[in-house]
Amino acid sequence: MPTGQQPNRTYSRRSLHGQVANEIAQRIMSGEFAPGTILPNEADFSVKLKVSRTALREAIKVLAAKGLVESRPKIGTRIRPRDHWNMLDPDVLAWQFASDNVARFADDLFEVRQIIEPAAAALAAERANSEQLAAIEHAYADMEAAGEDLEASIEPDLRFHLSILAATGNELLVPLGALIETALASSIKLSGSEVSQQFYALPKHKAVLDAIRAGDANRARLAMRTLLVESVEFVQRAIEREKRAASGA
Amino acid sequence: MPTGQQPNRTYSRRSLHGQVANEIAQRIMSGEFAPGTILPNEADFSVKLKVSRTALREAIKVLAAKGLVESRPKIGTRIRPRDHWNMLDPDVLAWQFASDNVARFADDLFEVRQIIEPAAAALAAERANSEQLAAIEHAYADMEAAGEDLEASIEPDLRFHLSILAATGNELLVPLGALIETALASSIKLSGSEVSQQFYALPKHKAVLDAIRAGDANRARLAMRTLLVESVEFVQRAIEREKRAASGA
DNA sequence: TCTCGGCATATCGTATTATCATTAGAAGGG
DNA sequence: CCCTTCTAATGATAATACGATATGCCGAGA
Repeated sequence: MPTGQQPNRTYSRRSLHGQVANEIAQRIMSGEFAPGTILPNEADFSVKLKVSRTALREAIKVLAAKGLVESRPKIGTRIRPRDHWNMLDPDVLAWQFASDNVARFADDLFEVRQIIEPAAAALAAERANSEQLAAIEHAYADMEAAGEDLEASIEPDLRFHLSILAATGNELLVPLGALIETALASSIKLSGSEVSQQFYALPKHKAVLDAIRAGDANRARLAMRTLLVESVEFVQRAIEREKRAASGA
Repeated sequence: MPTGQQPNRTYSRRSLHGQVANEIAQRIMSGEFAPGTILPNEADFSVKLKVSRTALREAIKVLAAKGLVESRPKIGTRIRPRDHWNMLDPDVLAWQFASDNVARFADDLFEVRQIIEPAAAALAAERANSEQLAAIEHAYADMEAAGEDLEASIEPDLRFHLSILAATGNELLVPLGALIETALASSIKLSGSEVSQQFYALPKHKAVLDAIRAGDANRARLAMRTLLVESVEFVQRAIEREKRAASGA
């Protein structure tokens, strides 16, 4: 099990209650605490975790805020069913990725990406102001500059997609995209450093950029769609390779 | 201003820390605590709010989990910039709606809806199993049964859209539906009980249902698109009416 | 005998208070 | 100018009291 460096949490992972929340969340994701079950009462659980009761409580408040658990007097703290979890919360998503069935989740993720990003590219083509356009162009330039260095390509590539989301001016698309991209980053990191270059197909990115620059919404939509088809296929291959390696070993 | 009963929180609104979290969140949304500012230290603030320091701390943990604030020793608790907020969190969304610029936010929301739901309808047409299809049909039947009673129509209408999301089998699309739900509920509440019937245009819903039942992805996509266009226009009119009434008074 | 309804109680989370540890900005001295 | 020390804030623990409510006991009625 990868002793995760998880991506940017919203709460400090330094703090004790953050660590505890993390610990419990991972146990929930792993299935040790399944939905419907009730975790040990605060007194017992806190001594088991070797933290104060207060720290445990604060951790539970964090989990409750993300929809993972629900506390009621006399009942205890119950794990809520999966469909009540805030799957769109970056932390919940990260926990999900840290454990178990990455592949299944990755499919869902790419599907959402296929829905969101082409539409976002179209909106960006219609609305991007000069500043936002410059951000996209800058990201693309950095991708070009990174060249063969794949490790260095990841960051500007991500930034390319995020700045397109940002250029839509839609405050809900931005975090949605951010979610997708960070998840993507996790899965790339997960699938190892051996990354095929075609993933960073520059020409396809350029096509998107050009369409947005030209203000051609439809062309931007189509260009983004083809770009994604390619990258989806790539990551799926990577994940499958990963899976095979894991089962083969 | 409506002294909100907000929709289903993920944390208990009965608990004291929940109330405090709510209170602080609303003050943040209202601009009383702007991003970047630091709220009073725990000792002072807790006496000001007439709760214990512990209760305040737990409330802050909830807000921190949603990305609204960030606490650091010696610094205090700072309101994070808007783009760090978990806008996709149902509570954050509800708070947003409860205050200030509803109109602007509503636009963003419906835009996302326009992107997501037609695609979801298409996926549902391809994948819905009999059970999921039955859920959609049942929701539609309830809409028909509600007839003229607008209040009674709201719930099945929502359920109609949510069950379509669910039928995609995509675990990320489902929570997006929850977002839409809270948004819709808020905006309906906002626009008052005087609701035009055309909003619940049954034939348009039926068209979506039929397409999904027939497994025709493209027709489902288009039917959902036209359905949304209408409802978006309706709510926008309602909001504008609201705005005009507010400024006129 | 079995079922139902009320009532006591043990068991949870909830909330307060007090106290100490830790951190990091700020001030002051070398 | 750098380094140390001070200090004000959150972080964390512990002890205690409270309130609510599932649970189960017990008795009345069928």
